[in-house]
Amino acid sequence: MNPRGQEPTNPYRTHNAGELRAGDIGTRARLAGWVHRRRDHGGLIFIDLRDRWGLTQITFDPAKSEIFSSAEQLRPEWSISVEGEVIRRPEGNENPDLPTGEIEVDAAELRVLNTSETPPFEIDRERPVDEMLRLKYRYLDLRRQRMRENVIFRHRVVKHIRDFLTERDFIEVETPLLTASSPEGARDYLVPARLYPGQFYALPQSPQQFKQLLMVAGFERYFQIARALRDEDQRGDRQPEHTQLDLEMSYTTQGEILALIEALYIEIVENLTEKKLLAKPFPRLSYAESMNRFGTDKPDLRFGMELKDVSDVVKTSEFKVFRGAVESGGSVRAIAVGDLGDLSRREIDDLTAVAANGGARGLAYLRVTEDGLSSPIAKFFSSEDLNALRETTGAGTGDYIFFVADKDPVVFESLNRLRLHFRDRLGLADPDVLGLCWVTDFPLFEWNEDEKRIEPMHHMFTMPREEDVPLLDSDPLKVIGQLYDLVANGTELASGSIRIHRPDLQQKVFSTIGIEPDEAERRFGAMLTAFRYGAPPHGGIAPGIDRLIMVLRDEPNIREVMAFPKTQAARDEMMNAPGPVAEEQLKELNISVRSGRQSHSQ
RNA sequence: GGGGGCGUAGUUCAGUUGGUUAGAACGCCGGCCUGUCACGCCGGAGGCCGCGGGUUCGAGUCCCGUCGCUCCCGCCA
Repeated sequence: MNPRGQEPTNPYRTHNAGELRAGDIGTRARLAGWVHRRRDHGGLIFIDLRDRWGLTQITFDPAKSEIFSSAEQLRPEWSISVEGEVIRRPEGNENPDLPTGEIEVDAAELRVLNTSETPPFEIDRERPVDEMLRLKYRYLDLRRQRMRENVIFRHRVVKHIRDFLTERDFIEVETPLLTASSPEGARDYLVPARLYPGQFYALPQSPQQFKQLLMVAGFERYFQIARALRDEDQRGDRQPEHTQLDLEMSYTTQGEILALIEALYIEIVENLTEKKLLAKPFPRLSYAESMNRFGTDKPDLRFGMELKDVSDVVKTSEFKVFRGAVESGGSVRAIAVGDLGDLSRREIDDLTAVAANGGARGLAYLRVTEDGLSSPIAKFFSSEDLNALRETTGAGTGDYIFFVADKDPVVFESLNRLRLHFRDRLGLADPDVLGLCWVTDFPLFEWNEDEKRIEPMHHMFTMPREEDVPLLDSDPLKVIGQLYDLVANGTELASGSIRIHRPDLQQKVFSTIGIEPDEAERRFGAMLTAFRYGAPPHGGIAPGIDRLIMVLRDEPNIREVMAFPKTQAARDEMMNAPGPVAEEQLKELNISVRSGRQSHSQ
């Protein structure tokens, strides 16, 4: 095959629609594709022929009467093949916006390969279209520039990942789609097992156990572009199935994994995008530092407005709300915000609502004026305290200082939401910049207040920091795990850890979170047994591919970077899935359907 | 499971205080046009105003219900 196009004997095309240039003038070319646009001048017809690679203008000359009359019939999205001489466009008629804009093909032969009905939406322009219509006719939506570019870009990123890792001695191994129910917290998608009435396979939430077993198996460096499936409700960045780069290494360290992934991401950004990196190497923040400075473990580093702890200043004040929060073990923290002008009562209420979404019961504020600090709460503070507040928060004249007083998690979440609100409202973050950073040293466990028990923060195979192992017995919530997240502009892009490789330590972690030995044996027997056969130290990471593409392409929604996504209600409107199946099939599977909604096909 | 937004021509939208014949742009169809590239000009067709009920002399508009799409919370390591 000719790398520039097709074999010379290909009946449809000799070239693609994006490659002809001035250097091809005088040669004969055959192109195939869709009628993108038609400009019929009566005595002269222009067709923009479109394929995956681009657009080429075809001209039809009325002197060639029989082909001209067929050209008059052409309509958008007809599939055609055209042969003719590549000619230079007349002086002054070049199109500088088109790579092929210096030339055109003077049609000598026209074959209509297939006609087309009028599409339900216009393929040739980028105006918004109702998403259900796009999903129902996804094959037409994918013809449009935005989706075509996203799908092709995604391929290039994945290809880069495969090359990068292959060069470094990684091998790609496929792991099963039909497997056992996972230890992860999400609801499984289940598949009935015909040969075992009443039993089910589960679709994997991640290949976690398999990749660790591949380390026990001695492959040392594994990766997979893997599908992960979770039966949970959708979000703008969550789909029932998503793709992750699943990666695992033996005899490795956290530092080595971070360096590897950092190098990969820098290459992807610098080679495949126009984005600028905020910092290189990526900043590294501990979980505690990230929470203290930004109120979140997914910080957007592209702008400041960091949280300031003013607990020490206000704990002796007359303001009971502040003093009480500190006295009961919480804190009072603040952010300073400029460029807001004079906020109306209504605007303050709106900001209070933003903070309330994070759990705050109120939002106090001070305004820095020429004469000092003005606020409904200023009277509770001495002038020294007011000065200290202004200095601690770094607020300048005209700035507002917003305070949240509560338990730390509420303070953090509320101020984080306010900070992101101001980011969007004031345009503080440069959309062309990628603020990639690592967040490390997460607690191994967290307290689940609803279920009154300890849960793993990441997953239950994470290695504690060596010096913290004794704390597993005495104070497990203090244990720091060898855990790390890659974050970009406030979005988590990857999450990984060094794993436990010794059965005794794994068993101890299981019992810390309340999994008794017999349950552990039943659910993770293969892993625990495998670890008894000289399992090597190992660790890995799982970057999400969809979210990466979203961030790199500035897409607001995960569906825009997937060829065939589902709706928010987890339906495939094109294939009409899920749907009922034949009674025969159910019978074979020993399944009887009690009730429930019938398919609502339309 | 809960909350917000949306649903009007093929598409994207407008539609006043509830008022008699529901509009625009693009697309589509027909005609004219030999250098356009979002071609241009002229003409035309096209509407279960998501669906069901209610209020009213009268409903695209108000009320109730319902369905669908979407965003968020819960949920999701």
